[in-house]
Amino acid sequence: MDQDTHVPTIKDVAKKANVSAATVSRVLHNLSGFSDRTKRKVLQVAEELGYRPNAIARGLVNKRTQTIGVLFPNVSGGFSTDILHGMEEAAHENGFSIIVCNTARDGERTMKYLQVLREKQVDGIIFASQVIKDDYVTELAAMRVPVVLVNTLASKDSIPYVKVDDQQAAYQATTYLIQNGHREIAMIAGTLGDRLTGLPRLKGYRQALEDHGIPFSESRVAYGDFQLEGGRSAMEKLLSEAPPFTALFAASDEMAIGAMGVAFEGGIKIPRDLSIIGYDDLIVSRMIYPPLTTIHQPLALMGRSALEMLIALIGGKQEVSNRIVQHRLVERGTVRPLARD
Amino acid sequence: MDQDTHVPTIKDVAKKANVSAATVSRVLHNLSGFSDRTKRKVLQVAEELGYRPNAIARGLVNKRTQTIGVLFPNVSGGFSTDILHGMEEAAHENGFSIIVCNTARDGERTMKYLQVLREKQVDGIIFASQVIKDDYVTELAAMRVPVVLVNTLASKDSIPYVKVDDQQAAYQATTYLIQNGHREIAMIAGTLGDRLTGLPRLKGYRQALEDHGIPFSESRVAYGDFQLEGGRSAMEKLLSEAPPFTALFAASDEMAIGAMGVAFEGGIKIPRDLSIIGYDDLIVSRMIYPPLTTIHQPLALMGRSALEMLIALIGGKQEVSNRIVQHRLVERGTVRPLARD
DNA sequence: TTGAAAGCGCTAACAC
DNA sequence: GTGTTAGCGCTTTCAA
Repeated sequence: MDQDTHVPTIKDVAKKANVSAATVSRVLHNLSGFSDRTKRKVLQVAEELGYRPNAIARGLVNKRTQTIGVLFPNVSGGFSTDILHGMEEAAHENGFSIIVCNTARDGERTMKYLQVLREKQVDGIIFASQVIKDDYVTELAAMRVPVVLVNTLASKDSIPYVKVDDQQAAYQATTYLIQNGHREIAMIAGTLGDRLTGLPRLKGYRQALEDHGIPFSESRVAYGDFQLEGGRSAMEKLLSEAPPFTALFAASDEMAIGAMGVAFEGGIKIPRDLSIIGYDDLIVSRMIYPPLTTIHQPLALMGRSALEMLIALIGGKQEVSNRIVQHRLVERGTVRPLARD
Repeated sequence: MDQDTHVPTIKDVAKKANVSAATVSRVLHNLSGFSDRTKRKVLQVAEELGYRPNAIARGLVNKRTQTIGVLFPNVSGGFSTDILHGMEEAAHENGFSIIVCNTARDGERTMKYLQVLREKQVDGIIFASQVIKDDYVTELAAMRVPVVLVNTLASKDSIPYVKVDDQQAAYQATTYLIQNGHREIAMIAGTLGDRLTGLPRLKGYRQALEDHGIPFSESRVAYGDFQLEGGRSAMEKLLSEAPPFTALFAASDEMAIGAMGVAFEGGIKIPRDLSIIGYDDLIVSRMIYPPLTTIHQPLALMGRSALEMLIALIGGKQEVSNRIVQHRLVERGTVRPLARD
């Protein structure tokens, strides 16, 4: 019905305003070199015609798309979501758009996405909390666009990142439990193979135990995948197989929440019978009951930071420094001091 | 250092393979009209050079970007997240990319996004759970791209949508409470002004009460914004101002969870002292304790559906029919039958 | 079976 | 101040 009416281009504006396309372009970009009169005329005609520049055409000539690709291991889950939120905000402020990709922790899928992003000529890429395989690095290099990592590291530290100091944070979480009188402390760690965020947290836990003269016992550690379900099964395992424990450190809030559910179902009261500390501080963590004591990561801020680093890189900055953001322990309702014997 | 090496274009491939760019294009698209020998040659050279087609250039020619824009009122929050997940999945399967936009329920911001999406020549747009203002409709019309709605409606039903029957679902939720012996039932409704998902749920609640001979009392209704914080304040208001109630229907799981937190803090045990039923069935809802009894909406499926409808429309389909997806009540741990007097 | 040429909508020299 | 020209990388007639 109105399919016939044609979408106005810069030429249409030029013609109707009796100027050249170049002049229209100048006016629209507020460059120098046109009289006030032409400016008004052009603007008015553009308005009349309902003209909107075509970013695709523009992108073709200046090789910039103002678009960046972001890869997450799982878009659902409060974790990715909070980070995405910060990124989206920063992107919008800086005139960029974000293409989201859900890699589902799958290598092939990730490669596929990387190719799509390459073809779409994104100006830069962000990887969030994902193990960076060598394949990716190769593809990334071929793309010749800047890359920033959130909450993860590349093998040789070769890609700029923003993250917290996982090991130290885990150390602090564990120490907090110890200071509250706990000595029998279990842990639900992240994916076993994950040396980047999984391992450091485990190390921090272990180190804290050792520094306080508490023997580390492998049997008190169960492995999850950072997600709710993983937390649940890990907790079930601990409850049935591990030596008794009075406190638990979960390497993610989702796992902590999953574990809490299992505990409650088993009639274990938190924090009366068991103290739990999480890791992340998702929005939901303060909303559940009892509200979760946890290590706060400024997720939205991390997303924002990463995006800003990336934009700086895109803008020609040669190097940006990695950013270790501050975590902090937030005391809420899931840890109780143990009376000393 | 390697900034000089130039990114290979179709011409480079053509030259090196001793054919024309046209032929390369044909081979790459598997069109007819080339010998097997050229095909092999072209493919091999393309591989050698590490050639990747430029989707921007292609988009300029065929006016298709294989990209769609999705607008959410808030990207964080389990709700949008679950929908996005379904969309992302379907998009990926169909060779589309998704640009996410967080409108923050702000009209101006939404318009701004719409303009960006227009300039970026997205092939279609999805609005998720947002009131559709007339401004948007105008802009959308000017964009000449198909639009699909998830969990919302446009004023004159003029835009295809996928959603559940809110009123009926709310009716069912409320009836369930009544069937469990509750007669003093409060509600935390959605945004007051929102006639699209807010109002129908309120109506369903009200209708259920009336159909069972229970007088509706405005004082037992508080309004939230579908989010956690809104649920908290609404609950505080109900607790302090409303006549006593034994059951609560919250128009979103987030609000239900927020309300549960407030209840617990006030020493109110759920479901012993108060029964709660939510609406959405977020992933987290089954993980908290007690697990939330709620109205299940197939969020990921709805996202997927919407995306598939949109792709059909983009593909030239003239019309798609609206889709009312099935909700269902899932009984978990937050509602208890009230002993009859 | 293949190539030449035009053009998608825009920008960026380079003229005048 | 402003227009002309060329060209970004690709697809698509139209000829050959």
